[in-house]
Amino acid sequence: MSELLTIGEVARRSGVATSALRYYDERGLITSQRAGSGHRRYQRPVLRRIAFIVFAQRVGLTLDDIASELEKLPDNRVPSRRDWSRLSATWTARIDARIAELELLKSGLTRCIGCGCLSLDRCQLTNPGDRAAGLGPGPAYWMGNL
Amino acid sequence: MSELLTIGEVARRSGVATSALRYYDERGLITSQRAGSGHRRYQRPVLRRIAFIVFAQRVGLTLDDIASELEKLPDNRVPSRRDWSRLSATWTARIDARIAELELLKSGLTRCIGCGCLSLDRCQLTNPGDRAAGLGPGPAYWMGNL
DNA sequence: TTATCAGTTCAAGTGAGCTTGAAGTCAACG
DNA sequence: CGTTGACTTCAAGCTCACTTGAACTGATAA
Repeated sequence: MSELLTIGEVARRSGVATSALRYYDERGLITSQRAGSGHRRYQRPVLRRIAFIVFAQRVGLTLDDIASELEKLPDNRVPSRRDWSRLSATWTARIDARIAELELLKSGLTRCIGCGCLSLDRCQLTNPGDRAAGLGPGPAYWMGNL
Repeated sequence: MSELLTIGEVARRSGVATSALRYYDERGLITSQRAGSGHRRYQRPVLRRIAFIVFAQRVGLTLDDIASELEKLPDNRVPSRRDWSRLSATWTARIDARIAELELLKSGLTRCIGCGCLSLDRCQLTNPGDRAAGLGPGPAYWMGNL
């Protein structure tokens, strides 16, 4: 068994489809070498990288966000346990922030919608979140604009 | 000032674009009457409904999910405070579930990625979530398939 | 030798949740 | 009377994160 993994092996081990892996490759989220045949060959640490990508997506980040996170890893060597630990540390903070937002949402749900006491345009619940930050498509920011 | 709101008024009060409101209307998430001119006219309680839609989206639900939630409201009369309370109650449970998932993710991040002790294919962190449930596109379920 | 399999590229398609543009209607203002 | 502004419909476009399909290569197995 070789040191390098084929895309199929990586797909089986990570549960991520080969098409998605090629897409990540193309977007620069993961890197590969090429075998003589032109086939991609991956180093084993790519698995940890993919794990990180999947986790981060479940937390709600876009691939662009994830890419800039991954850039914090050293690129001159295989990331060490320490490198990952550092990254993960800032991550627990992000997750906590998202949890806090959900808590706020929960209380807002109760106060503003559930109880009936407030009309929408008087609601003062602030929006500390991603949705308002990324002002793109989608129902825009909430509250505080009237 | 009339009892009924124009789409522009609703947009200003809710912070949701008129195009989005028409889209919600088309999808049946909100209902409107028509003025003689053919213009949409909304009853004031639509604001609360829109509030609910935006909240639910921030919690992470699709418009389809939200539509079926909204169907639980009585359609023969304007929803009362009690009706909204009932809906909100099941919602705090949903939010708590999502929070629990994030907590799990956090611990998984630390255990599986941060600490370096595990290789991906041996990780036993289960996936109790939406991502695995909706087996559609996207990085599929994680763990437990090897 | 032929078939199968795992891989390759590139272009196009998908679904969610809208936005944008074109062309038109209607009421009010000056 | 013209024009502004708010609205209408319908069709097409957009972003994200992929997936799918077509056409191809190269290595191995029968």
